Amino acid sequence: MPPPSAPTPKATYHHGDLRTALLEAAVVALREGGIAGLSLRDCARRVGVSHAAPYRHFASKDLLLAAIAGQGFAWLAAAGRAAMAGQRDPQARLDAYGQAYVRFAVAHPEHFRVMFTAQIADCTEADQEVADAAFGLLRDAVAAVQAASPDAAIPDADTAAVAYWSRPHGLAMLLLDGRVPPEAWDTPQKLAALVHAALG
Amino acid sequence: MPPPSAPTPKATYHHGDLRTALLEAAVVALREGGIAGLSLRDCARRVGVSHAAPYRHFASKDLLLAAIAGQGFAWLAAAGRAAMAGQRDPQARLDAYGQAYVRFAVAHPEHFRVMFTAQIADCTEADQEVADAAFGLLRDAVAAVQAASPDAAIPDADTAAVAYWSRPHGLAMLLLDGRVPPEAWDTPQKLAALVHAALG
DNA sequence: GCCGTATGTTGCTGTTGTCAACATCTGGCG
DNA sequence: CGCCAGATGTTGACAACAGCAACATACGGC
Repeated sequence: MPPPSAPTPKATYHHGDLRTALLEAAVVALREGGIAGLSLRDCARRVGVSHAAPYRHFASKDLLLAAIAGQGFAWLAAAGRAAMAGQRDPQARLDAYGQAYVRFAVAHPEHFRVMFTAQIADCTEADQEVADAAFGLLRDAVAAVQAASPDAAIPDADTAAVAYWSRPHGLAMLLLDGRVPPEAWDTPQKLAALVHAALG
Repeated sequence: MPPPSAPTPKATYHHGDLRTALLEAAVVALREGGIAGLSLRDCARRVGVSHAAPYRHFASKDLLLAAIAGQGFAWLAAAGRAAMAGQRDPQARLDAYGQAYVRFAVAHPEHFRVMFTAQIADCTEADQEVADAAFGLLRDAVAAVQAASPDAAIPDADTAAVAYWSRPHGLAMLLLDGRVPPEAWDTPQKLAALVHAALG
């Protein structure tokens, strides 16, 4: 019988849901040591499992990161949809997406950083799809605004979408990289004002 | 004396300018394998030097990256200053900075990625200073615009600076991460139009 | 009750970051 | 000119890591 004093008593040989547990452990590890400090063996140790067990669920370290990225994109799209659901005006919907975008980044910094650091080539097709879905959501919102107010200043819908996306994305990156003093966004109000200013 | 980057087949025991050579080799390695693929030993091998030689110039791998980041911030500030020098109108100066910002990121993707990925805590004070200088340049340009047109909509100068900074920064990140199809920015004209749209 | 398969373990190889001890060169000082 | 101190480069070592292979165990269908 295994030593009964372990934090996870290791009652069973099989873990039960190792994949999920590894993803959660990886996020904690990312929070503590950043992407460079992440190691599969450390994740395995945190979960109380041998150093090669993760390979039954992730073919490589990069694919673990890709899975985290995919999860993040799914959450981001869900957050964006939820935020837009409360708005009717196209412009208001777009701004709601931008606010949700930055709020997501601040709430899940590890996910966000992995989402935009992992090399896309290494991603699964499924992960690629959820990422594209999150962007498609924004492109549609931008297109709706363009349709509502025919400025004709920006003809290309994709260009307009990228241009708008740049704003919350850049702000989120600057916040996460510590380029903005924390006291400038330590309350939801301050953060919302900052996002509002960035969205323009 | 041959220039340091000449193919010296290890004529001398000492390299001559190993520090510079290592920085250059690291940038090439970053281009080929990304930050995750960078290794000090590989840099040493590229330069034709033993695996521990880099430690005479960089106390750790992170400090090598910090040095690259510092170099990048210095270049970025120089590019921004040069771009603004040709403009008199405050708004035009600010837009010139934004254009230069994205052009720098596209021209030096490895530097740019390191600049905004390396943990700031690991940076030398000198590197930190050049980074702050690049941001200060932008804050001054934003303040000049605010002073010229008293909209009073955005009272805080720092908030306005961060808000404006978000735009070129986000666009640069999206371009470098491959989130925008390359054919959308494969000519200077297309790129300038994209930046113009993002700056708003 | 039995067996195929999914899951977890142990052990190995090659690479890396980092340190310590040693070797070599360069510049200044007599 | 000769010599020594410090700067620079080398060799060897250690621990941690990614990833692979062979083996062990448990679950689920028959």
